[in-house]
Amino acid sequence: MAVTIKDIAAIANVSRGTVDRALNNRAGVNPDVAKNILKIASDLGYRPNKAGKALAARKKSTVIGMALPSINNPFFTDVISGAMRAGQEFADYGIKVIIKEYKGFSVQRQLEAMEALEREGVNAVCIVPIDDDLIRAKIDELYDKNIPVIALNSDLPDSRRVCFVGNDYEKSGRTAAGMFGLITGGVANVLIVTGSIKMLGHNQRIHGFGQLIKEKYPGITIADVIACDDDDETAHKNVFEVLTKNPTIDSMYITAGAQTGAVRAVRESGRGKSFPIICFDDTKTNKELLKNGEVRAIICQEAYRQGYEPIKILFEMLINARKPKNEHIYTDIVIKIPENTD
Amino acid sequence: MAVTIKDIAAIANVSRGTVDRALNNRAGVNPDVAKNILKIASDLGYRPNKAGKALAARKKSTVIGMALPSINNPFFTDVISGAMRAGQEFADYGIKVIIKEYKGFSVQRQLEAMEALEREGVNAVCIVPIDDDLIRAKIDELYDKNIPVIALNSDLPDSRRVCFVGNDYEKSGRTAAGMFGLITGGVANVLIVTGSIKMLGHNQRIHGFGQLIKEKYPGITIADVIACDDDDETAHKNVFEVLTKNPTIDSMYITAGAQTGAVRAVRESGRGKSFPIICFDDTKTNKELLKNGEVRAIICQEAYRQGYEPIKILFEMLINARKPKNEHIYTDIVIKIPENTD
DNA sequence: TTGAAAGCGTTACCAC
DNA sequence: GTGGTAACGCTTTCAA
Repeated sequence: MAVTIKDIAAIANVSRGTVDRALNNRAGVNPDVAKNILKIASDLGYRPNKAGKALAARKKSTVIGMALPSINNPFFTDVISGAMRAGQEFADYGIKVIIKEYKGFSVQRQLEAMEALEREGVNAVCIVPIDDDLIRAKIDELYDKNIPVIALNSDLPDSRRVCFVGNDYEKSGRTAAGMFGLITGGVANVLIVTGSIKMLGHNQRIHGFGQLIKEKYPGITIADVIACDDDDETAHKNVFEVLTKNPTIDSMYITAGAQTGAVRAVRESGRGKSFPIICFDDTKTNKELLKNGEVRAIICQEAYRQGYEPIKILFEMLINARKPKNEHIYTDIVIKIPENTD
Repeated sequence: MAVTIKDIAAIANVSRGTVDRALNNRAGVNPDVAKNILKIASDLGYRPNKAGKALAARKKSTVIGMALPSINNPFFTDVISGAMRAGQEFADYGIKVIIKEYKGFSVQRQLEAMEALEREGVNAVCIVPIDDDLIRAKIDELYDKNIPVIALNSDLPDSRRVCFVGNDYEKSGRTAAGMFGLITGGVANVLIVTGSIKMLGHNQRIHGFGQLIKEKYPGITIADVIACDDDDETAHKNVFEVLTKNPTIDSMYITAGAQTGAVRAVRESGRGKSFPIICFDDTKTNKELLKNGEVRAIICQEAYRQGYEPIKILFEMLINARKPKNEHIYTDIVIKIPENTD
């Protein structure tokens, strides 16, 4: 039978209340008594019971807020599913999840969303942090107010966020290059289409890709890198132009959104099906492009888990007072081809 | 605030004990009273609180037994990790997991393992069922004794197992073929190495592979199918023989164990690195073959989750009385190439 | 600084 | 067939 607070109280000759206070570093315990209790607890290998904690925690409500730039961004559909699922699973243990959606990657809107959550009295926050000092400052401010923040999908290392849940973009770029090598037999002249050269994640995907072909597939050359701001029209226009100008381009690597526009440009430029394309994230439209053969493979990043895991971690922190073991929780890099896609 | 048993008791003008009996279909409740209670509960949208249930369940211990043919079979390493992890996570909610390991796919040994678990008084069982009527009968017998059984990794449809957690082998065969098509450019003469033609999963992997190349890659032909009983020596010998006899074979598809032996035969037959090989499961040795370039891709089946998920499902059944929504819980078909492998 | 007791939601046991 | 009560492990409040 596992050790309980009662057992410790009996051995230490104090009440359960005192043991609770000592174990949770609450104020108002004689230091000597506290030390003794802590020693007994550790000797006996005491592990607090989650069900008991959860039941007691139910009296006060604990709220986790998640702010997402998910409006008009299909990537976040699965993130939201994951977060909502976690919310349901942990509802009985006293936690509630609220999701605040906003549009686009704007520091201002992200700050507003965080402040709105704060006003609603959340006990913890999850965000997709923009690399900006105002965001950093806000995270640190919440930290001081005892509101832990988790970064998902994109990290913000020099802040006091508890941890990061998401992909290693460098590695996903390498994986894309690995697939490229396999598909092209190691010989290609590739056009890289990226979102913005200001986005760290996009750049890492390009860098990882470049590194790997240098090491392993020297026969693959990069014809050009063009940005398209995740906008389909821009992508279509720019890609079409470059493809027309440069007939030696025989394949494409898309690191960000606007896949539909870029792919349409390939089609209209007269390139046939023997024009390998690899892109990221298994959104609905990307899966369609994969299914109809216009895209050869998609590299995905477990979006669902990026919603589920942060909630689970915060639940453990808030209810069970357990910090995550690792500061980086990397989601898997998942390769999708038509045959393993629904 | 959520609805509790107490609320229902107050409205129905009965005691909490009676509500509990009615909600859990226990004996000794006036049918009319029970009907009324059930109606109130459903009207109010009552959902039992897991933490409360768990705490109450702690008084009696609930044990889940898992029997695995894991001795000398590296595939099950991750399955065991998953099951043990789930065991830790749910320990506080009153469940305990015991794993019984045995060696090889033998009906006799599997029956013995199940009976041993039964003797230890388990409340539920997870197995990798062999397709045999004795096993079927045992599962049904346990069902009658109110001991639910979950099939993992391999299904046994005509039995009373609660559900199946594992891969769709047909689909993983198709996925292997899809990768084969991408890697070979759709032209190859492939040697298929399988474990046993009596193993349903192995055959499905062959069948799915065959179907897909027929539909999508008619330029791929199957040179031969040889069995090797998951034994490295046998695989080495047979593969070497066939490769020597048939110089047109230019690639290999391994559906089962004994990858090391088969790959060694390829090496010794003088085929170089331009001899694509695809196999299954990310065991330690397979990952090494992948890393050193002898295998191009591995198709995996989330072994960890095949251990974790059955325990989670049984926990929900035993503690929270919630059946799984689906009879088939398919784990993802995961493609590993060197770049997305640790 | 500490103890005693009530309470979180559910279940089990003992009376009636 | 039903009610009352104690119990699971933990937290919190009130009183001392």
